[in-house]
Formats: sequence, C-alpha cells, structure tokens
Amino acid sequence: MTQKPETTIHDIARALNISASTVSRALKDNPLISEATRAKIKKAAQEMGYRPNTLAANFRTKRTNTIGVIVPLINRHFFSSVISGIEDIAYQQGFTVTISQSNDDFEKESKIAQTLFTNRVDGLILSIGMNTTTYDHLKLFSDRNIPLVFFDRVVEGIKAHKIVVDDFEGGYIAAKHLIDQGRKKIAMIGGPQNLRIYQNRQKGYMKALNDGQIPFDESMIIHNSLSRAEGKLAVKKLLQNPTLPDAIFCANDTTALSAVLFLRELNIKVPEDIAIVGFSNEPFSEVVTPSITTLQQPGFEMGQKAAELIIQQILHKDKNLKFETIKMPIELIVRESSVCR
Amino acid sequence: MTQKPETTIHDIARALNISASTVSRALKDNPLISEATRAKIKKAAQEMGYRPNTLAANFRTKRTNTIGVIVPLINRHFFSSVISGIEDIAYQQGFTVTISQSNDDFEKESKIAQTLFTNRVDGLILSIGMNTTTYDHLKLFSDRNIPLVFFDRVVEGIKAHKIVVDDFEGGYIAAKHLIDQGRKKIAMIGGPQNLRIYQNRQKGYMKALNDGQIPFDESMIIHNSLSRAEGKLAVKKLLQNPTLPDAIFCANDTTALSAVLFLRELNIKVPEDIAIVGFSNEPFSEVVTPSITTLQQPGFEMGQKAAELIIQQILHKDKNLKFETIKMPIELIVRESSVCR
DNA sequence: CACAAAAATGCAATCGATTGCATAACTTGC
DNA sequence: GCAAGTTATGCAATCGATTGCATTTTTGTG
Repeated sequence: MTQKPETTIHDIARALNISASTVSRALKDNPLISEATRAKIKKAAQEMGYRPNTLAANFRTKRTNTIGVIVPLINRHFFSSVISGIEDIAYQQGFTVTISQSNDDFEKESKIAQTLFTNRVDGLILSIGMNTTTYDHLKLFSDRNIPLVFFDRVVEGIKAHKIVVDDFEGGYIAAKHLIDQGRKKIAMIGGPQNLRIYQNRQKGYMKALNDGQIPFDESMIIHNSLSRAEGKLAVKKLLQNPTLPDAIFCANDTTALSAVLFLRELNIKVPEDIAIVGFSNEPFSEVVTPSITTLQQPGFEMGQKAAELIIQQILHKDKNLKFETIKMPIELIVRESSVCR
Repeated sequence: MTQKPETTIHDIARALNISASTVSRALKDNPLISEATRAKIKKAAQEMGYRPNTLAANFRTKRTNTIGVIVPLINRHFFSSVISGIEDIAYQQGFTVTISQSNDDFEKESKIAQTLFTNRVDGLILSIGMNTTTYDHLKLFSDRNIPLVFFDRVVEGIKAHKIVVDDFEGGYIAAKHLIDQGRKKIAMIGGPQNLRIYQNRQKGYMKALNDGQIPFDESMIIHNSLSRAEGKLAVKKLLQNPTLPDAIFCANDTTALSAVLFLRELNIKVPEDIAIVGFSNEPFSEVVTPSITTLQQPGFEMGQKAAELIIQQILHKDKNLKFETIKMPIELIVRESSVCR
C-alpha cells in the first residue's frame, strides 16, 4: 500500500496558479479573499482531497485546540459524567479533549501536568488528587498564562475559575434532613481534611447540628479515604462507640453503600435503627435495598460549565479576568435509607 | 505577566557554541554524540529551563504520540473501565490519549473520526456505535495505514486487531446456567442485531437451549436498544406472552436491572418466579436486591490490551502484520437473581 | 609519523500553514 | 481619464526540531 502523498495548500496554489497565502486565507473564509476565488479554491481543495495539516498549523499558531483534563479516576461515575460534559461542549466548539487519570497519586498528577504542558494544551481542567498538597506543577500553567479551571476538588489561592457544588450546603441539608427525621445522634464518616470539599461537607453537618441544638460529639466523626473497605471499618468503629449513633452521614456514596451492606449483614435495620445519607448519587445508590438518600451533584453540567469557561478564556485571553467560584446547585434525593415509613 | 520567551535548542546551541543538531541529538541520547557533550548539553538545557516544543517535533516527524479513542458513552462503567486501561498503558509508554464519545450517533462518530484523523492521531481505538453500519470514516485510517484497534463492538472485514470477550461463550454460559437451575422457559432480551456482540450473545443462548433440548420459541426473544425504559417494556411484553418465561437472559445489566425492579414492583419474585441473568457486571448489579447474576467483562484489561496492541503497531509499522481477534476471558458471576436457596 | 578508519559534530534543507507588509488590480468620483 | 481610495492577491519570513549528508576531529595501527 503506497502512501499517497498529502495534498498541501501549495499543491492547490500551483494547480490554480495562485499563491499559497491566498489558498490559506480562502480556506479559512477570510473576507480579504473574494467570494469567487474562495469558491474556486474550496472546490479545488475538495477535488484534490486536501486535508489541512493540523500539526503544521498548530506549530505555526502555537495553539493546539486541545483541552487537557486530569481526574483522579476516569472510571468513577461522577468523574466520567464530568468528562462527558466537557467533551460535549469541547466537541461543539471544535476542541479536542485529552484525558488522564492521576489515580489520586501526586507523583502521577504532577507528571501528567508536565506532559500536558509540554504537549501545549490550550487549557487544563482538573480535579486534584486526594494527596495533592503542593501546587508547583500547576504553576507551570499559571506562569505562562494558560487557563486553568478546577472542578469539585479545587485549590484555593490559585488564580482560576472553580466549579464546585456547595458542599457546605450539601452537608447542611443532609444533616438537617436527618434531624428532621427525628435523629439525635448523628455520626459522620468524612474524607481527608486536606480537601476543601470534605472540610465543607463536615462544616455543613456541624452547622446543622448546631442549629438543631444537637451537641457536637467528637467521637461521632471518623475520617478516612472513603473506600468501601474503610467505610466498613468506620461503621464497625461507630458501633463500638459509647453513644450509639442513630444515623450516619457519609461523605460519599461508596461509604454509604458499605454502611448499608454491612449493617444489613449485622441485621441492624436501615433506616429504622440507623439512617444513612450518602453523597454524590452514584448509580448504585438508587437501586440498592434500601436505596440510599444522597446528594445529587450535576456532574455533566459541571463538565459543560468547566469547558465553557476554559474555552472562553482560551479564545479571549482577557488579562484582567475576574475569577469566579461557581457553585452548582446541589439537591437532596430522599430515598429509603433515611426515612421510616 | 510577561511571557518569558521559550528556550529553544538554538538558544542552547548558541550558549554552548555548538550546533543545534548536536543539541537535538544529545537531548535524545543519540549515541552519535559523545557522553561528555551530551552531559554538558543536558546540564545547560536544565539550567536554561528548556522545554522541548512538542508541536515542532510532531510537525517535523509527522507523529503525535497520541492515541485516539472513540466510545459510545464515556459515562458508562464498562467503557470508562476500558478507557482507564488504555490510559494506564498509554501513559507508561509516553503516549497521550484523546477521548471522544459518539453517543451512539453515527454522524457524530464519523465526524469525530475525521477530526481525529486530521489531528493526526497515531492510532485509533474504538468501539463502534449502535447505529453504525457503514465504515467509510474508518477507511480514512486503513487507507493511510494508521493502526486501528476495535474492542467490544467490532467490525468484521476491516483489517485491524479486535479485542472482544467471547460473547457467544457468555451467552452460552448464561443460558446454560439458567438451564442448570432447572429453568425451561428461558426468554431473552437481546440488543440490536447489526452489532456482532449481540448476535453472538444470542447465538450462545440458542446453542445452550439446543444442547439442553429446550425447543426454541421465537416469541421469547425481544430485541431493543437495551435502555432502562425499553427493558421495562420488554418485560411487560414477555409477561403477556402465551408461554410465561421462568427466566430472562438480558443482553446487558441495564436491562436486567429494569427487569428486577419492574418485577419487584409487580410482586413477581426473582429468582423464584423468574430468574434473571444480565451481562457486563455494572457496579449496581452487585448491590441491588436481589443482586444480579451477570457476566464479567474485564474492561480495564481489554483497554490495556488494546493500548498495547496499538502502540506495538505504531512503533513497528510491520507491513504484513497478522491481525488477530483476541478473546478475553469472560466469567459468570452467580448472584441472587438466578439461584433459589 | 602517516594515513585510514572511526567517532563526533556541523550544515542546511525540510516539514506546511500562517501572516505582516508590499504590491497589484479594480472602483469610483469628478 | 486620472488620482485617490478600495479590494484582492502575492512575497517571503517564520515557527523549532529533525536528519541525511558532509566535514572535522580523534583514534589506532603499521
């Protein structure tokens, strides 16, 4: 199979006996070129099977029309929804999306950032890893004025748009909901406190307790990595607590799930004995028995918003842009795990 | 914030009073360059904050070190697992992964393929959409000898590696399992028959029935798009069938889930009255009550394999490569929905 | 020491599109 | 019919790394 040589704008120019610059302009619908020649050139391009060499153009213009995305784990419903949303908008706007996962590993996150940087992405959308506490790898971008948008797990003190759900509000609503159900001893399984989102979920929870005149009890809060296994351990520990909880607010659905399953194993009734509320509305939460009350984060929409913002920044490099923190609406989805019939 | 000008190999060359070609070679550890100068150059590069301009290199070498991936829907556990696997290997090998979703829309799939092509991806990994029946958009790649690897939903008659699970085997095992449980009237909810995977799942099912001396009944098979809504409709229809099924083999877990939920609504007992088997082992299948017996496809491993194969092809463009169809092991995961205690 | 062979380095073209500026072609009004 | 103004096209440099080939330097050997 012989490689047919690619047609270039020069070939077209030669064929039509005009200059390459005219061809280049015509193909981009530059109004400098008359309608007539534009049409002629496009026709020829079509016939000659011309395909623009993006590499050459990128090289020349120093733009790649590519948006880099780093998420902790692709294979997680919330994140893949966000990616889906990013891709949706990016595609419409003629951008390409490059995706990497950090696996919550700082080293990897850092290396990926460097790679994306050297690959000259036009912008970077990311949710930082659980263990990320320094941000030199991101300075690379801000130093060169490459747009950065954070979502979900954001970093304070870096100039960038941030798309978050109102985690405080979420935590508050969740705990309030449990209080409204008559629960008095509400435990919480929280995530790593270096991540703002988990801090806020907890703060919301505490505020609700306070508003509900429920004294705060240190021993009712456990912090872990929110995995299935750790969730189970946390529940085990809570069950040995001097004051037995009658409700647990879990900072993610994975933990809520492990609580539901483990309590079922122990024949402790959910929600009668212990009510459970999760966070994120994973697909399984709806269908497990009992189905899990949780907070719905609009992942797809967050992705769309992130893409819109970054593309806007890429297209109009506004020097004195005001960076916003956009709070997406969060919604309590009440299901069986928290309400006695 | 002034943009510091980027350091180029020419800057380094000038600083060290040598030629740019030497610098270029040294940085790539070309053995033509002596150890001594190599070290000197690298040191200088480091100090001067040199970062290779990938765009220039790509342009020159006509390679992008980028692998394109097209999946029907990112936001689906199986697919995001595959992506995760692809990304895993690609990253290790210094490749970047560009991801797009077709939303099972042929137009979009086609456009994406064109875009990826013009963006000069070095290879394309894809699972075609439900409605894709023509393959001109893929000829673009095969014509130019750009490696192509299919996974899951593959296309026959195109020269490419294919990574599939043994859907026939899966269908067979599923139906056999139901027969072994004493079921005699086993219905099937199958997918679109233009997709080989669904054909094969059905063929496996039919073979098992045949081997089990169960007469085949046309009315016991329904084809649809395997969505949650359509699944419910299919079940409804099966319940009105002259011969009521005592088991349903669903071609995916989504449909199996809708069956489980709908039957529960109707107070029809699963598995006692009707046993259910799904396909794909979605995360929810494990935790729904009753948990769903299903076939586990090794998504992550499939992604890894796909990435390995395509990278191998990219690196050694072997003209007379033999294309293989790799069947990944598939495993029946027996859960509550198919076994009476 | 001479000279061939081997090793190291340099030269310069090249990839293809883009774009500031120069020039050419065409209008228009008087 | 011509100057001034518009509109359309062309010239040529440029982006930065790569690489075939030429050239220089070093090494080794008789």
